[in-house]
Amino acid sequence: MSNSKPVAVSVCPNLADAEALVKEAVSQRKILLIAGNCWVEYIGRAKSKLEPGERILIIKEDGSLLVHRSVGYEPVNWQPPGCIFQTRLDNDVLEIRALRLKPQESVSVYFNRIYMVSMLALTDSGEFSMYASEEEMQKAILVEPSLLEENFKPISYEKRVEPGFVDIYGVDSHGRFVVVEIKRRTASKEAVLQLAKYIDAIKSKTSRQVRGILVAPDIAKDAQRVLETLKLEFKALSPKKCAEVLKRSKTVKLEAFLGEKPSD
Amino acid sequence: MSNSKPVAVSVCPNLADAEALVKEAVSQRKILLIAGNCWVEYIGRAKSKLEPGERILIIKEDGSLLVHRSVGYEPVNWQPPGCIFQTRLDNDVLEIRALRLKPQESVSVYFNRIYMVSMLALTDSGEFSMYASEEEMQKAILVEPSLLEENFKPISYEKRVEPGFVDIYGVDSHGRFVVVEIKRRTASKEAVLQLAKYIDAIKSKTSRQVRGILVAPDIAKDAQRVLETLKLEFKALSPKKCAEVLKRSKTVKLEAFLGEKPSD
DNA sequence: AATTAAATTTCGCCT
DNA sequence: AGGCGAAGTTTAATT
Repeated sequence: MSNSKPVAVSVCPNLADAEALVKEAVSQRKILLIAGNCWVEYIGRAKSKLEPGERILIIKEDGSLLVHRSVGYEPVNWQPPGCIFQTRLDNDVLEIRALRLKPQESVSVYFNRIYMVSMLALTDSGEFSMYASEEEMQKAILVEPSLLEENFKPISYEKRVEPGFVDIYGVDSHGRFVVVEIKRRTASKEAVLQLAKYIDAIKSKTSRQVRGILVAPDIAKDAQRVLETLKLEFKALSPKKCAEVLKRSKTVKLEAFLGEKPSD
Repeated sequence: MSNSKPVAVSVCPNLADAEALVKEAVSQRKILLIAGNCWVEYIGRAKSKLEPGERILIIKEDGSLLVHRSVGYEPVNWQPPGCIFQTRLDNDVLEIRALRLKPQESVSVYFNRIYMVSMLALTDSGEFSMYASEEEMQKAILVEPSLLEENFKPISYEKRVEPGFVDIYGVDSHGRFVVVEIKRRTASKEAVLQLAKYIDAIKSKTSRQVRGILVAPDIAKDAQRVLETLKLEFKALSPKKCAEVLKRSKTVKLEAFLGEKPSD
């Protein structure tokens, strides 16, 4: 158990030592892992009781709590971030209680045997990014232009215009130019204004009519107002729908997905 | 690290030892906890990437996987039960991959430093029960009879009749008897038949009209058909709504909620 | 098996 | 701060 490492482990501590570790972890905002025999009571928006068994308790530095059984993706009991923790050692039972004030609810975990306590000081600034997104939606519309509207014909994508790059550029069934701006999330006012800029830039270079279509799973109310004022259009389209279209068109093979076989 | 205890802990193992432990845990259906520096990629219904940082990886005996950051109630990456696991040690990086076939998706966790590996054989047969339930719903209707319908007047509860106990018994605004059967979950055919039995028993003892109302958050389609055939009624009411009513009526004090103050 | 509905949903964005 | 909608939602129940 070295000090330079961000982990301290106690195997089978007695309950008094375990309680001290819990208090230390909570006060020092460290992550706590406990494996042991416990029962759990929850009272709040609903009520629940979990009869004794061996489980894993996790308390995170933001004051969230998780009780995990040996099976199941979801915690059997939990408490979101921001809890207040109390501990009590009474009659050979260690109670760890997580209180939340809004809404008023509490989870109490009662341990009578503890197999392991770990205290972890983890450093994590890594960025998390989801991306099944604009790029995939763009590809989907290029593969299947009717996702936008019937008889839409793409001309180019990522086309350079004055303020930046237009996601998709094409013509509609009446020969009008169409500028498409894609968002993977609910479109905001900013998205509408971004599209408007592209439209303005292109209108200044042609006498033909130019339509602007904002593509997103949804559009915010205020964005809708701006959109109407600027005579732009909105087309609802979800990343999931796009993914389905791409999947159909690609017919990804299982072998390609599985890749080269690792050692196990 | 005793054999009689259901836990084996390795502090700062090298990656090769860690890989061996992962394989052992997966093949022996034990729970695995790993704390270390890792990055994560997810490809499936969507895609995501998590840049390097120190996190906790949990693999359960049912083949589910969780990656938890130091904050947040939810896992940053996960995989539901039933995954196939692969490991590969390559260039001082240990890859742990969880594959799911339906839908086709995978999570790969790449470790370059591992602070702790725990292998746990947890025994857990304790029952979990949620209950904000029939009893509370009954109390709520007694406290606030308009939850059932306007001008309903309860006469008694848990009244003994031939086949068992009627949840609530009362009269409506027209002086008709009302028999109430409460279920905290979607009402099934069986619940309807149960109510019908009570109605029959009571009708045999009175010449007055008797209504039967089934109270539940929802009713199954087939139950609905039986209900209509038997000229009984359904009133949608959720345990949560009842809990809110009870909360309002009780005006639970903060002190009572907090209870006696534990040591911390 | 597929569809639908609920969840101690949580989370994020909008009003 | 409250409300509405989405989620790699998951999970359970029903068709």
